Amino acid sequence: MAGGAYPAVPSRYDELWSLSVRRGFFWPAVDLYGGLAGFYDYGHLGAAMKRNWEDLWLETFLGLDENYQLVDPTIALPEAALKASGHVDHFSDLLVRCTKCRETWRADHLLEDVTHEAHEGLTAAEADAKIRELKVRCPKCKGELGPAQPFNMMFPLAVGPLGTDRAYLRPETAQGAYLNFKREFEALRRRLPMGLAVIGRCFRNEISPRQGTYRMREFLQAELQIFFDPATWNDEPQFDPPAERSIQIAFADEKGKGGFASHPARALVERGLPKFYVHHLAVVQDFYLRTMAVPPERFRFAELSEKERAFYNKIHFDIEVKQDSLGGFKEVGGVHYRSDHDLAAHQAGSKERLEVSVDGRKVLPHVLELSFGIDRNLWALLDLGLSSGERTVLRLPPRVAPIPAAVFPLVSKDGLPDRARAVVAALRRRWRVGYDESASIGRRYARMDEVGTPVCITVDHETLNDGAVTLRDRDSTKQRRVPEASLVAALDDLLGGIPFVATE
RNA sequence: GCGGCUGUAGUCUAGUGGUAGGACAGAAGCUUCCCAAGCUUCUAAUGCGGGUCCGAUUCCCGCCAGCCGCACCA
Repeated sequence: MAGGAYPAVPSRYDELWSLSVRRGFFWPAVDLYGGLAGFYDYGHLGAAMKRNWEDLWLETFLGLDENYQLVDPTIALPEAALKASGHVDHFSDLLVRCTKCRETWRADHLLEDVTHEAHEGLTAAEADAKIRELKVRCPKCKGELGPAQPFNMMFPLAVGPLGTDRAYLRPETAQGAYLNFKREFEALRRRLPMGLAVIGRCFRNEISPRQGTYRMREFLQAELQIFFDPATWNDEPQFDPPAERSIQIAFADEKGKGGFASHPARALVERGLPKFYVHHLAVVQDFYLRTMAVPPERFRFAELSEKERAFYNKIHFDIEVKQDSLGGFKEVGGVHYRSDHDLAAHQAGSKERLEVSVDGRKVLPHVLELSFGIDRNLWALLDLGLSSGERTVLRLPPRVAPIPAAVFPLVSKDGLPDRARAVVAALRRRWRVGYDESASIGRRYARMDEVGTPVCITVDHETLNDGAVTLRDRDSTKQRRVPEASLVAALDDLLGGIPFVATE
């Protein structure tokens, strides 16, 4: 993991990797064989943390409406569906390589530089013809350019014995929700708004995967696609944004400065953002500031300029968290108003009618997409939580911590281990609690601090007499005495967000 | 994908053309009545494949992986 000759990498990045590998959060996949760039495996702590994050996410976003549901669509998608969605054409670039200096260029960019016109959607042969016609040469060395080769960011699949059915691994989970819209609209008894959430793996053949779990070739998304009637949704009182709530935003022209400003929800609506959109910005902001306990100065929405965002996204703000290991605010998700682009595309592509009837009107629902990169969110939480100094402590939100609690006998004799094991057995019915009797009590606390366990429970000699145990708080190291009978309630409180109270 | 740099136990590292030393972590034991204490013992490494050489972890080539810069990021 050493950073070579350039010390520009924040050492926090190396620290985070080291901790992650050492303790079992994640590491390069298949590293037994040298690894495969852009692919990572989650170890036991990472997998547990991921599940916890997903649980909280589902609780939060499915909790918004009883008509929001989790679905689990396939990862392999046939070419026809991805053709309709635009991925086959737009997710693909024609590359040309200089025969002299081997530099690769995007064919459409080279042509655009010469003609100042857009050249999207050319075939390889057309691009070659244009390049010859305009006598385009390598911008770097003036060498002759080789033939244009299509490069698609999607991983192709050869389906069937002859591999004749063209398909791809999905580049985003969203398509699965759109493809299931019609079925679910019937199954959920034809009500709008309807939300379809998907949590799952996606694949993009990134040219240069880097920065840990920030740019991966296989990654996890959690997305909620909200289908709604554009004619009425802004009138629904339930989607009024909380008027006095402030939303932390960096608009497109100011995000480069690295900061943001707080805007009252009302001001954003006056500025022209739809009410339902502002409402969901507030929901997402709460998820980060409250549920994930992100410090306010490290959270913002960053607006994408018209040039940066996809043409079908009418409004697009990235969700960003400021991470020292990655050098500043980095995208962990997005809030996209995609209009009717997706359903219209699949309606055209499949020839199936996707319009629905609302009060006698034909409506092609619009989509608001709340999209989250799970790996990026987990990395961000590790980045924010990690403090290394005298003590290495991972200050994860209690409910995200992979090991919610651990039980120790103060010493490993005098019957304390047996008693401690009994406490563990009782708690394991509810939580995956740890147990450790090796080395000194201080070392055991330190081990748990390092993986973010919010509370440790110690059984000592007094316990044998009075049935009380010591709770020890990760962040303050302070302690409190609790009767064994109240342990479950005490843990419920702590994991539910009620602050630790120490006795003296 | 291009260029530069790098690759030694789980982690962080030292070092050498004659098969590697430490720290931390880990295991076992002793000790230990609340914060990485101490003592003893132990486990454990030169990314992969070629080449040069009597001999390669060291030198050379290729691959893989990582870091930085560029490009890319519908």
